[in-house]
Amino acid sequence: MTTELLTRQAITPELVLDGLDDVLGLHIGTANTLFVTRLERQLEAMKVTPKQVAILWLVKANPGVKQTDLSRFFKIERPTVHQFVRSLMRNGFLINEPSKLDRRAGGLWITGEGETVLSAARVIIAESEAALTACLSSHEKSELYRLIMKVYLSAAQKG
Amino acid sequence: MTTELLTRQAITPELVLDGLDDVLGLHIGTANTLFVTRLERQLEAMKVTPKQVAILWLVKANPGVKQTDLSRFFKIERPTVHQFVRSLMRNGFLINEPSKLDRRAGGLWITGEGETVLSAARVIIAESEAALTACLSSHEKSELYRLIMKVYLSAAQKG
DNA sequence: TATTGTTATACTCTATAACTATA
DNA sequence: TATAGTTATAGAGTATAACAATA
Repeated sequence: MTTELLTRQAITPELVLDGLDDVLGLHIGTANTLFVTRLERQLEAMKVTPKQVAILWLVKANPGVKQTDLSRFFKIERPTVHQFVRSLMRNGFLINEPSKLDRRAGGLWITGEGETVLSAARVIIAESEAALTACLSSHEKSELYRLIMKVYLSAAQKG
Repeated sequence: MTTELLTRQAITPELVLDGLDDVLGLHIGTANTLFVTRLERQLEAMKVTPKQVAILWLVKANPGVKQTDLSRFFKIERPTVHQFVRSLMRNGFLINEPSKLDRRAGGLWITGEGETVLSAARVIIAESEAALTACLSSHEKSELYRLIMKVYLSAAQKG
């Protein structure tokens, strides 16, 4: 149990925060932006974005997966998924083979080039994750993971 | 100490996740998107976005504040701050009075209309926060807060 | 009618580059 | 030279509306 005081007030002591720093959503948002922005820069050279890597990751693990399934997993709309898929296809990392069982649906497959990029990106992501949680003990790490997941799943359930 | 298993696998059991669900950044990101998207919809009627409310909040607590100070607090670039400020001024929620001491700088002040919107938005944000953490015990709440803050401050320090 | 994918469009948040005015 | 603000532009991620093709 740590009692040290951790606040954003220390960063800009000249500002009166008036309770804004009590808003958990603000900290989750700014922390997220910080990580994502850094990760984007690290992935830039291999022509993928963080979200594109996540899509690539699932396509590799689930050959022939449908866009609808990805939409459900990430809880984003189908046209949003399609935008990532289109970029990945344009760069030759993914191909879309129409299903023979249901000709409405397409099946997504990763290409050789896509696998190469995914492998490299996974290394960068692992490093990024390690750096992100380096300040936490292993118990704190698993607690943060558990609490974020709990909050997310509870919110996702509500619709 | 809870031992129940909380995973995203349960949401889409048909998908093989291959370790993607071990990536903490993914969960922070999707949780954030979920909250922000909801909050945006709730604030839509009063013509402000979540980030605009945060700016309004600090301007009210720090009358005459400079855009540079807001930039430092949020760790975003000056032109990004300016975009929010411009929207808020266009809607009559903020005014920009040039400083007499340093004529490069402007001082931001909230308007009466801005105060009305801020008050209403704070109620919505408080409700949103409560809903977000309703699934957590009070100890879990403060732990999540502490851990996010710790990770954020550690990452922010590194530059 | 319902589902899958697609296209077009728009909005939020963020960044970089280049500029003006002032210190 | 350095700082405050501004303008223009771009890119990532998200959404809604409307459509075609298929079931």
